[in-house]
Formats: sequence, structure tokens, C-alpha cells
Amino acid sequence: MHTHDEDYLLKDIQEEELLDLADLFKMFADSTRIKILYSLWAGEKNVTEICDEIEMNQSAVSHQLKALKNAKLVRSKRDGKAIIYSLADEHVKTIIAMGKEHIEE
Amino acid sequence: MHTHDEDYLLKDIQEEELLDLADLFKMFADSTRIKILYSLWAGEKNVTEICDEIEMNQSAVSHQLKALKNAKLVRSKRDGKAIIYSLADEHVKTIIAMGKEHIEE
DNA sequence: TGAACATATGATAAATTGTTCATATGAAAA
DNA sequence: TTTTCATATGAACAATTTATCATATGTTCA
Repeated sequence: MHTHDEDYLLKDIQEEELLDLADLFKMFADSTRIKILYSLWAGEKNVTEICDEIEMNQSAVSHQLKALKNAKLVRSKRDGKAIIYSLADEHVKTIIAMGKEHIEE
Repeated sequence: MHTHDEDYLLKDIQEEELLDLADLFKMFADSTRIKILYSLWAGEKNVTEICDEIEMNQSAVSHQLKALKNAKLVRSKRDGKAIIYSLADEHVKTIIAMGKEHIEE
């Protein structure tokens, strides 16, 4: 049996989930970030390589990598002086693939 | 045989596609718009109903509906005084579902 | 026809976001 | 142990985005 309070709570949780969802999609909603993700599609790269490939300066890329890492869309590991980034999981690819399907109609 | 020009062109098309992709994801990257899409998940609704459900004023909702329609994520049809909106296709649901999967880990 | 209702839209103000610049941190190599 | 290379970060400014307000448009009904 559901009380009114429970319904209220449920609605609240949904609200929070929707905010989280919006935050996630924000990560895909900027061309620099999408370029970075796309650039990592083929495999891991260090920051310099990403900068070269997407032709964007190091600071901007680092800032965006930080955001992507926060959203758990990329991982990083150190290799000597370099930090190597890679896609965190398959969802990244799936989400981008769905987006591509939509615009290619 | 690929000429240098063709490669350049190809790169250019990808660039444009990435911008389009980012624009698409922008639609999902705002809580008002995500609420609207979610509200239409169950079925078509007119503007007033959407406003009531997501507790947002009519002007803001209309502005966002316009953006969503531009992105071909919702459709609309007139019914007397009202305009009835609905999700444009299944991609909307798939994309949101993928997003939910990611954050629910 | 005109009053009432439903939605759209333009302009503005507020908030958010992204890039850049300068500099800090941290690892390697001389 | 100083210099160099790779990356991160804070602050400031610019650009973009969103909500709000006022009003316009279009439809129905008296």
C-alpha cells in the first residue's frame, strides 16, 4: 500500500534522476567534448595526442577531460610523464551511436 | 584512390556531423527539456498538460518545445485551440534509456 | 463580432558554460 | 638538482543558454 508520502518521495527521486540524466547528456552536448570522446573511440591516447588530433589547446582539453572523468565517461592512468585517457565503458559508444542514428535520417 | 582533397572533405564532413551530434545531445542536456520528453513518454499531451505536469510556466515550455521540435524529437498537431505534442520517434526513448543505464551503475 | 482560452514569440536579464592565460604540479632526463 | 616535458588548475572574460515578461496569434464559443 502506497502512502501519499511515499508517492511524494518517489516523485522526488525521479526529479533527481532527471537532473542526473541532464548532467550526463551535457557531457555529449559540447563539440570539444564530443571530439575528445570520438578521438578515444579507436583506443587510448595521452593528452598531447588528443590535443593534436582535435586541434585544441592543452588547457581547454584538460578542463574538458576533467569534466568527462567526473561523469565517469573516461578513465585515466599515468604512464611516465603522460596521462593516458580511454573511454570508460561501452555506454559512451552506444549513446553516441544512437545519436548518430537519429541525425542520419 | 583517395586524393588529399577527398581526405580533407571527409574530415570536414565528420566535423560537421560532430557539431550536429553535439546539438542533438544539447536537447537532452537541460532538465526542463528532459522533463518534457519524459512527460511525453507515456503518450501525447497538450502544452497546458505538460506545464501542469512538470510545474513550469507556459512560455518556458513553449520555448523548449520549439527547440525540441526543431531537433525533430517531438511532433505536434492542432486539436481545436490546443496543440498536442508527442515524441517523434523511438530514438528519443532509446537515447534516454541508454543514459539511464549509465547513471544507474 | 468580441470575449475567452491556448499557444507562440521577441526582448531582456540572469545564470551557466567554455576558452584562454598564467601558473602550479609532478615526472624524467641531463 | 636544475631543466624540460606533460598535464592540471584557478581566475577572468566571452559566449551561450534559459526563464521571464509582455504581447501577439489563432481558435472557439457566446
